Amino acid sequence: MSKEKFYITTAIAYTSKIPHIGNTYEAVLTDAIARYNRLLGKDVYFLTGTDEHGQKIQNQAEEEGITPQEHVDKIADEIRNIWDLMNVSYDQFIRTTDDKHKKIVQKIFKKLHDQGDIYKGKYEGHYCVPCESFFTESQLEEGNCPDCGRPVEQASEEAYFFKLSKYEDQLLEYIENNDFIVPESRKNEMVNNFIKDGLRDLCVSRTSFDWGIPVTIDDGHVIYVWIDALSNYITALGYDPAGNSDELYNKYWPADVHVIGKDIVRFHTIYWPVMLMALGEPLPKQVFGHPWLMLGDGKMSKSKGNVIYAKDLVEYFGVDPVRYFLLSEMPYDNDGVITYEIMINKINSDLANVLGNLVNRTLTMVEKYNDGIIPKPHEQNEIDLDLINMALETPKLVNNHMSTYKTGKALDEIFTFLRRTNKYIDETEPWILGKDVSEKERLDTVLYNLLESIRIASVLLEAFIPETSEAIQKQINAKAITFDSLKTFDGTVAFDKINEPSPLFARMDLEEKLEAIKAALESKEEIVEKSSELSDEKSNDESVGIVTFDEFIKVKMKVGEIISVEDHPNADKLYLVKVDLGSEVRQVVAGLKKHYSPEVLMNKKVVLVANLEPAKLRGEISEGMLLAAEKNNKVKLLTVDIENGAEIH
RNA sequence: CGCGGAGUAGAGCAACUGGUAGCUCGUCGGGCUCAUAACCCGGAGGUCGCAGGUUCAAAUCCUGUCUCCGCACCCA
Repeated sequence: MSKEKFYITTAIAYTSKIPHIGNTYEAVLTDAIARYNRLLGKDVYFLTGTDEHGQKIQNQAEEEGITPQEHVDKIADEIRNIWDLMNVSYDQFIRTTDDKHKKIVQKIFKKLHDQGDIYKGKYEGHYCVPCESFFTESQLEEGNCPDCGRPVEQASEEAYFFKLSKYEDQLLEYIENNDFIVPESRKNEMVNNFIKDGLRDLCVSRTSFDWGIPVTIDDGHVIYVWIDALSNYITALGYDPAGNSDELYNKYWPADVHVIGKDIVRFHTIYWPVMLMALGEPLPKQVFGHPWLMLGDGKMSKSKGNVIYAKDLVEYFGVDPVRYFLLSEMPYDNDGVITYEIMINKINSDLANVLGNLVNRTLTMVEKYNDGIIPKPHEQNEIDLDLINMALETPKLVNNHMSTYKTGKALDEIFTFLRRTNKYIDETEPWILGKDVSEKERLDTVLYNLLESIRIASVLLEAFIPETSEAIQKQINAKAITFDSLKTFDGTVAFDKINEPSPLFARMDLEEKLEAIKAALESKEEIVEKSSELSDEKSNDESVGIVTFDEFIKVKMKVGEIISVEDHPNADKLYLVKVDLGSEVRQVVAGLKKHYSPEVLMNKKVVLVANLEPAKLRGEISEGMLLAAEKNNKVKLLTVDIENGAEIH
C-alpha cells in the first residue's frame, strides 16, 4: 500500500528585501503543517522558495550598484538561511531565476499563446516616468504615484493579455463547490469582489523593465509576475507543457494546499486556477490564506521602520520559543499581534512554567525516588484513568484542529493536557508516597503515568517545536515516538533509565528581558543608521541635510483657525479643512481622518504653511499644509494660542 | 446604502442548532514543596456595544443604531 501523498507550498518570498517575522511566519506555519502530515505518515513534499523578478528588484539592485542577479542571490541566500534557522523542513527551495524554471515558464507562455488564451493588446493606465511603473486609478495616492508621490501621466504600452474571462464560469463552479478557499471569509471576498463582477483579462507581460523571463516570441517583452511566479508550484516538480512531465510532477501534483498570505489570495484563487485550466492540468485542492502578524501599533512594514526580524527574535528567545509563539498566538482568520512583552509572557507561562517545569519536576522525582529508573505501573485508580483518558483523547482533538490548519487551537489542546498533568502531581502527591515504603507500587504507577503523559505530549509537539520535542524525548528516554504510539498509554519502557534532566526553557524576567532587547536594538539601529546614510543620498532628489537661513525664511507659516471640516468626496483618508487666517480663508486637503474626528478639529488654532504651492489632491484644491508631528503612526497637529493670521518665525 | 466580519470580566479569546456566562494571562488570598518565585486550590472582577422586538426563557433569533476591522489597489 503506497502512502498518501501531500504536496504543500508556501508562497515564494519576494527578494526585494530581507523578510521580516511576518514573512517568516508563513514558512513556519507551513512547516508545522508539513511536519504534522509527515507524522501522520503521509508522503509529504514541501516546496518553498523565492520570487526574484520584477521592477522593484531591478530598482533595488541599481540603488545598490549591483546587478539584479547579484542582488537576488544575496537575498535568496538570506531567506534560505532564515528558513533553515527556523527549522523549516522544506524539500525543495525553488528560485524563479533557476534555469529550469525559466525554460518551463517560457514554454507555458508559448503554449497559452499558441492556443489563443494569450493575445497581444495595449496596456493603458497612469504612468510614472521616474518609477517606470503603471498604476491604476485606484492605486494612485492623491492623484500621484504611490511610490514616489510625483504626478503621473496617461500612457499605454503593448502587452500580452490572458483571457481570464473565458474560464470564469468554470472557475466559479470550482470555487463554489469545493473547500478550495479557506478560511471561508476569503472565499466570499473573492466571489463577491471579483468573480461576480466579471473577470477582466490579465496583463501578463511588460516592456517597461527587463529583469524578468523574456517572452520568446516577442523581443522586448518580459513575462510579468503572474505566470512567472505562480507557475513555480509546477515547474519545481518538473511540469512539461508538452506532456513529458517528470515523475515528481505526476506523483505530487495537484497541490494539497498552497499556504499564502491573505493579500495574494486573489492571485492564487483566480489567476492560478485559470492558468491551470488553460493548461489542462488539475487544480490545487486548497488555498489557505493566513492572516498577518501585526506589531503592537500597527502593520509591520519596512517604510514604517517598525520591523521585527526572525533572526533577532531567535537571538533573544531561541528558535522553538519563536516558533511556538507564532504558531500558538496567531489566530486563524484575524490578524495576530506581536510585541516583545506578549512574547515574553507567553513563553514564560506556557513553555517555561507549564511544559518545562512539568518535565523537570517529573524527572527530578524519578531521579530522587527511583534512582532514575523508569518504574513499572501497577493498578490504575480513578484519578489515573482520568489522566490517561485525556492523554488518549488529546491526539484526536489536535488532529481535528490540524486538519483545518488551526495550529493555535491544536497547541491549546496539548497545553491543556500538560496543565492537567501538572495538576495530577498535586492530586497524587508523589513526594508523600516517596516517604512510605508501603506505597512503592502507587508511586511507581504515578511516576510512570507522568512520564508517559510527557511522552505523548512530546510526540504531539514535534511538528511545532521539533528541537524541544527531541530534547524531551531524550531526557525521558522515549523509544516510542510515532503517532501510532499515541493510541495506547504504554509507550514508555519500564526499567530503562532516564537521562540527565536539564531545564528546557529558562524563565525570563519581563523587565530585565525588555531592557536587554532594547539595548540590543539600539546598538543595531546605530549600525543601520550609519549604513543607510550612504544609501539615502540617491533616494532623495533634494539633499535632506542643511537648509540655509535664506531658504528657511521663504516658508511663510501662519496661525489659523479651523472653521469647517468635511469629508473629501473622493478619498477615504482625507478631509477638506477650511482655515481662517484672519485676512482670508484657505481650503486645505488634510490626511487627518484616521487621527482626528471633525468635531475635535473644529476651532483648533493650527499652523499653516501659507505659501506652499497649491495642489489638487483627488480633485480638490489644497492651498497650504497643516503642520503636524508624527511618531509611531500617531499624528498630532501643532496648535497655538494666538490670533488668527499670526506669523510664525 | 459596494461586499463581509467583529463588538462578552483589566488584556486576549470561547459559549454548535436559545435554558444557571467559560478559558488563558493578569490581580488578590490560600495550599504544597517534587519543580524554573514554579505547581495546585479559591476569591474578586462582566447590566454579554446601544435601543427596541420575538419567546415561558436570548450573549445566542429579528429590527434598528453606534464603533472597530477585513476585502474592494499595493504589502506574507
